[in-house]
Amino acid sequence: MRRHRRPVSFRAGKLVAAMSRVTVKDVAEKAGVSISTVSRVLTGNAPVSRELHRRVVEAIEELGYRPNALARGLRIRRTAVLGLIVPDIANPFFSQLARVIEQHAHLHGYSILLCNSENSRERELQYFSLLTSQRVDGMMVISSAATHEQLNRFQSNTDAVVLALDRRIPGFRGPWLGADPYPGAYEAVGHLLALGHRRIGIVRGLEGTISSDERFEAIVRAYQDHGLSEDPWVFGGPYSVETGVQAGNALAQLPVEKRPTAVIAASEFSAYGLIQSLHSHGLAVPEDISVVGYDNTAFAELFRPALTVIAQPIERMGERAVEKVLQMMEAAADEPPPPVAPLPGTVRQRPRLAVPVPDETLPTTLVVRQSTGPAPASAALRLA
Amino acid sequence: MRRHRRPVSFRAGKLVAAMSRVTVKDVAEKAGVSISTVSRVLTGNAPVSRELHRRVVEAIEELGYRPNALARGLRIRRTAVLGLIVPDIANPFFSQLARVIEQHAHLHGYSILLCNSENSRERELQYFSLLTSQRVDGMMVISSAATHEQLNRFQSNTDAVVLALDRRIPGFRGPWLGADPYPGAYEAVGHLLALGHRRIGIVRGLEGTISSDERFEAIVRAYQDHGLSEDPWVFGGPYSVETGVQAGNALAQLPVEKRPTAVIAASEFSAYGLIQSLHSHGLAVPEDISVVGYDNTAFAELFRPALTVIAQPIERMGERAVEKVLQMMEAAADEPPPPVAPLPGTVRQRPRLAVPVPDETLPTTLVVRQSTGPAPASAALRLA
DNA sequence: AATCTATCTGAAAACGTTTTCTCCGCGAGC
DNA sequence: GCTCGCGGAGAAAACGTTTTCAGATAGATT
Repeated sequence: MRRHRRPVSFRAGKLVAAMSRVTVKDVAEKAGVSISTVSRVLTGNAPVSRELHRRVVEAIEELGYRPNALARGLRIRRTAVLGLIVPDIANPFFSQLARVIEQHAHLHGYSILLCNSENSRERELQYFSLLTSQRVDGMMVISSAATHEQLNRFQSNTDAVVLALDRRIPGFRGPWLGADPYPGAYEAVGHLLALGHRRIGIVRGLEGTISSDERFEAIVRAYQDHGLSEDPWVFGGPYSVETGVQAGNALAQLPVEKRPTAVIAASEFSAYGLIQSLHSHGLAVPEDISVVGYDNTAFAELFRPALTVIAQPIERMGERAVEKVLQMMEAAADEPPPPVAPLPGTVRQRPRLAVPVPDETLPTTLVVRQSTGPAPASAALRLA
Repeated sequence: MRRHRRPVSFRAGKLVAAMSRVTVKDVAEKAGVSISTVSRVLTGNAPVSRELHRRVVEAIEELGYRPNALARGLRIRRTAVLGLIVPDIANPFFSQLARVIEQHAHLHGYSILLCNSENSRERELQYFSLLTSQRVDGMMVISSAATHEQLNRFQSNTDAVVLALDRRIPGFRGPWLGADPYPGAYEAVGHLLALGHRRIGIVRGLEGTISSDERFEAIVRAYQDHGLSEDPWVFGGPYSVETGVQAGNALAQLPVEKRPTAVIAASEFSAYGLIQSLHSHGLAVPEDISVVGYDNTAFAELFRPALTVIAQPIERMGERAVEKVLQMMEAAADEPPPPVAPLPGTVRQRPRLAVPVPDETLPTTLVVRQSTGPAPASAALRLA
């Protein structure tokens, strides 16, 4: 249905103080029209005469009327709210991602319901349920620990579209959007080779978690694709400062001729810990050992030495995330209505969309800063 | 009204896949009861016989029913949602604050609608309007730029309680919760004095913004209360890395006998910039110059040298914020209903609460790390 | 045996919107 | 002189809950 007139907007200055809980009925009374007319002015999807339109707008402003989003949502079955489930909003990667997601959602007229799962599977599922109850139009979930069985089961209970973000959830019935660690890793290895490094170590994340394994494998593959044959020195642990510290300690123990002259850390925090630890062992970065980190949050360039990183495309990722969710919503809206009455007792495994939305991968890149430099002279000599 | 039985909870594992958009009616049908009975099981505020209760719970689980929060909110006039307006969620101070706010809100059964005002007054007011439409039960606003007139006008349009957080809004008709910079500042000056420093400079924030002025005045007062008479060296600018860098440059120009041996920065970022800049001028921290920062986010201890800071009580602040909002909501609920029909055309300046909620101040503290140390020997000598 | 409670249940109203349906008036086309 | 279509307005039905109100059943008390 075409819009006949611009719906009335609620700009800042024009509203005037008034009693609370004003309803469309009050507005109608004040304007001397029916509530239908007020609604038409509000939504703009039916013609209203010039004069009545004016009276309604006036009444709205004088009463400080704010439409009740609950009632509207109930009626039109859409809320213009998106749910975002993140493992830890205090983590700069997620908080920066949340920022751009919020920004783009706002741009499209959507609000964000923020859920911090605190890395708990229990809470993640709880939030999934909550968002379903709140009837959000879409969800973006950066999954902590939920299994795909659980998520799939929950997903079939909701009408919202759901996008797995950043962390892949194998088996999950729904699209995924994230970054491919390989391009950045390939660049990183190339960069280090060009600087004369030949022994390049890796500080990886926990074994067994998907995204951690993926990053590690990408680095190893980059390693091989550059023709390095030797098995790299590897240290593993959670993505934390502590892991980096331990890696540094282990590194310092190694005889200098076996010690990597460069290390790629799969986490920003491990990189910080690593550098600190190396420092405390009298090893300078990048003079003695070069370090490549991950993620490229604002702190990477604040840190001394400023951290060379395999950068995730945070901006692009947030932008694409909301675009993708919106696109999924459109597709879902065009879809034929659900296949009428399912047989009683039948567990309906209806896929959210008839035509499945494809996964989407954004490339990582290398951002060179000061934590990487030429391989130390001794190594360079041996090279020559 | 007493609760007769525990309302049915929606635990993770027990829900089973089913078609979407299940309503209380479907549940009632499946269980062979009326919708009233289902509702009673849901809310738990009326007795339901053992047998019917069982059947209803069973039906709920089999259908994967999730109550519609919109309909419920519409009916009971509460949403269990709190709005949070922050200037920039990517700023670690705000993201850490948001984290603990979300955590405590969740603890009390509330969700958080996140609004990132991007430091824009326009958007802040827009969000205020939005949250009103969404009928959130309460708002916490860390105000960027809105004036109290605007906020007051908007506030009288909402039924939600609203708390000004962190940044004071003079003239705003509503309580404020924030930190008092003085205790931390007093400790900081004392700490520096004990280390032998006598010339202590200040990198302050922009002149004219409330919280910036407050911090500055607190530091100056601490200065005086410790008996320092000389006017401190002062550099001003926005709370940014760049300001710190410029301050460092200015500092480096000073003749050494006039140069402060310690600097207190009113912002974490200024402190980082300052240290970087001093470094680039060949001045070591803390050997040549000690630096005290602000805020105590996670980065402060990651940074090298780890930053001594005047710490804001982030945890406590977030916790108190939601407790206070909840308490305000209770008070508002007990309040006599609004004084009936206001005269037509009357602008009702109704205060949100009959008995105003008092402002609340939490103390800052000093956290000593490595960026502060004994005053350099030359200064110490002159002292002796 | 009749009444009185206490406990439980269901029908229906309400919450504040949007939208369908009906109706009205009016100018255009036959 | 009708009908047709169309711009415009209002009444009323829906959306999915909670809650009030009125009954029903059963056990206890007279």
